[in-house]
Amino acid sequence: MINLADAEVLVEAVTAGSLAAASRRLGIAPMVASRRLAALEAELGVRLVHRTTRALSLTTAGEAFLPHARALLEGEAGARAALRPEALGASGLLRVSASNAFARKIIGPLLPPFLAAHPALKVEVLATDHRVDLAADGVDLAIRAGRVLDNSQMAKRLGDSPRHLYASPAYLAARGQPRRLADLVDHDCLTQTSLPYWDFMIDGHVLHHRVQSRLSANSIDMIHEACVAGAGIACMADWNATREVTGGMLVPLTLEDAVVETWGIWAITPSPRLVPPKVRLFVAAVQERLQQ
Amino acid sequence: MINLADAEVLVEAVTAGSLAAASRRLGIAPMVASRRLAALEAELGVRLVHRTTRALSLTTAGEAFLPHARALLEGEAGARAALRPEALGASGLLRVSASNAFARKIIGPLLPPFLAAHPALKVEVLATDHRVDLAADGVDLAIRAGRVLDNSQMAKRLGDSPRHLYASPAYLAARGQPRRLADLVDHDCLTQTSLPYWDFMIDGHVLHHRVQSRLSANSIDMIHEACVAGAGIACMADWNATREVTGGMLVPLTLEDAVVETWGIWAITPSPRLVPPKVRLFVAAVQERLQQ
DNA sequence: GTCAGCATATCGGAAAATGATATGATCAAC
DNA sequence: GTTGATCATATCATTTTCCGATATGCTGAC
Repeated sequence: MINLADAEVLVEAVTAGSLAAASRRLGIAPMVASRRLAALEAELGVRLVHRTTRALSLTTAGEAFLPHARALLEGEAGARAALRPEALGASGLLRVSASNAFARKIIGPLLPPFLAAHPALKVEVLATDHRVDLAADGVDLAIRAGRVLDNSQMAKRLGDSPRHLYASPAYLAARGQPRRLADLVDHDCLTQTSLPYWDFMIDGHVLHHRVQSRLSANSIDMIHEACVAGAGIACMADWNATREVTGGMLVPLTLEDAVVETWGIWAITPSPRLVPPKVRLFVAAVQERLQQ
Repeated sequence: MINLADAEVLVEAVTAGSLAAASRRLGIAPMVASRRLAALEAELGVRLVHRTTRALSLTTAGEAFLPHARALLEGEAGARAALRPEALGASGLLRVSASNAFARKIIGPLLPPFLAAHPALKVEVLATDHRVDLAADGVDLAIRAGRVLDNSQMAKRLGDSPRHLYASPAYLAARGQPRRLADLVDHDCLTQTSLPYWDFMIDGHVLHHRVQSRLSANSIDMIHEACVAGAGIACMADWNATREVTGGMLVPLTLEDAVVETWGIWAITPSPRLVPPKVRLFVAAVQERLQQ
C-alpha cells in the first residue's frame, strides 16, 4: 500500500525543488523526507526522482506517477472534507443551477418544505438558461432537461419530462387545430432561438422537424407568455404548462402521426460518485416532486 | 494522513459484512482488521461503523466517507498502474475514437510515422460518428471536432478547425457562385442529418442559419462525395477538403457578409489530468499534424 | 442451554519510524 | 583552488508502532 505521507514528500519535493526545502515545509527532519521518498520508491519498485546533490529531477516513472500522487492527496483532503460537520449533515450552503423555467416551476414550490425540513441548510439557486461549468462556478448541482442520453456515468436521471405542443384556446379558435405534423406549416410556431427544431417520435424513430417560426426567443418563459397570449403553438415540457392547462389558458395538442419526444431531467454533479448528503437530499426532493 | 490499508479494511468490511470476513479476504488476523478500522476512526476523529457483534452498519459519517475511501483505493491502484512498464513507455494498446472523416484524413496519414517512432505501441482506431462513452468502451482518447467550448477542464483543445463552404467547379458553372448569405436559398445545400443548420460568424455574432436542404445524409463522407460529384454546396472542415481543393475538384466559397464559424478540435480523455504517456504522445502527434 | 462466530482487550516480541550526529558530494563565492 | 554552505543520506540508539497468539465478553442459532 502506498503511504500518503510518502507521496506528500514526493509532491512537496518536486514543487519545492529539493528534499530539504520539502522537509522544512512539512516540518519534518530532512532525513525523514529522504527516507519517506526512498520508502515510496521501494514500495513501487521504481526510481521516481533522480537526485543529484543540488537538484532533483523526475525520472520517466516519476513523471507518470506525480499526477497520481497529487490526485491521491487531493482525494485524501476530499475524504476528510466529507466528514466536516457542515458537509455531513444537511447544513451549509447548497448551490443549485437550473434553467429559469425549471427553477420557477419546479424548484421554487419545492423549496419552502425543503428548507423547513433542513433548518441548517442555505440554498442558492442559479437560474440560467446557459450551460454552467460546475467546477468553475462552485455549483454543487445542476439540473437540466434534455434529450435522453445514455452516458449515465456523467449524470443521474431524475425522471421523464414529457413534452407536448401547446396553444391558447383563442389561437385555436382563430386558426384551427393541427391534426397532423404536416399541418404545422400553416401555423405560427414559437421556437427557442437555440433550438430551431422540434423532435418528434414517429413509430420509434426520432424526426428532427425544422420549424417555420415567425417568433423566436432565447427564453422559454418568453415563448410561454406569448403562447398564452395567443401568439401561436409552442413546444414545452408538461410541467411548464400544467398550471395554465388547469386554468384553461393553454390547451395541449396531440397530432395523429407524431408525438413530441420525451426528454429527461438530469442531475449533474461535479464528481458523479462522491455526492455530499445535502446534494443527495435535494436531488431526492426534486425527484419526488417530479413523480407527482 | 489516512492510511490506505486502514481504508481498505473499511471497504472490505462493508462489502463482506463483518470484520472477520474482511480479515479472511485480506489475509490478515481478525484483530488486525479491528485495529486498523479503529486506527482509521481515530485518525478521522469520527466513528465510521456501528459494530454489534453480529452485524456491521455504517454511521452517517461512514456513509459519507465510504465512497471517498473507495475512490482513494481506486486511485492507489491507478497510480500503480501508471508505473506498469506498458503504461510507462509508449507501448501496449492505444484505443482512439474519432469521426470517420477525421480518422481517414488526419489520423490515417499520421499513423505510419507514429507507429514507426513507437515500435512497441499498438493502435486501434474506433472510427464512428456517434458519441462514445469513453469509460464504457475502453477508449483511451476521443478526438472530436465541435464548437469552441470553454470548459477546458473536460477536454483539451488541439487546434482550430476552420471551415468553409465548398462546391465543385461543375456545380458552380451551372448554378453560379453565391455572393451573400441570402443567395444560399437559391442553391442546393448538403447537410448532415444531425446538423440541419450552419453556423456563420457575422461581425462577432454567431448566426444559426437553417439550411434549405434537398439532400442530407448522416455521414459527412457521403456529403463530401456528393459535393465533389456536383450535388451542391457543403459545409466542411478545411482539412476535409484540402486534397480535393488542390486537385481542382472542389472550390472553397467565401461570402461577402458571413464566414463559417471556426470549430475546434478537442481531445477528450477519461480522466483529464492523469493522462498516460502513450496518449500524450498521440495527442502531440495529432496536434503537430493539425498545425501543418 | 449450549455452541459457534464475532469484535476486541491484553501483552510480549518484532518491526518500523524517529532523532541526532556524521559523511560524502556539489555548487557558489572569494 | 580553496572554503563554506547546502544537500542527500548513512549510522545507530531510542521510541513508537505494529503484529501475533491467546483470552474475554457478547450475540444469535439450534
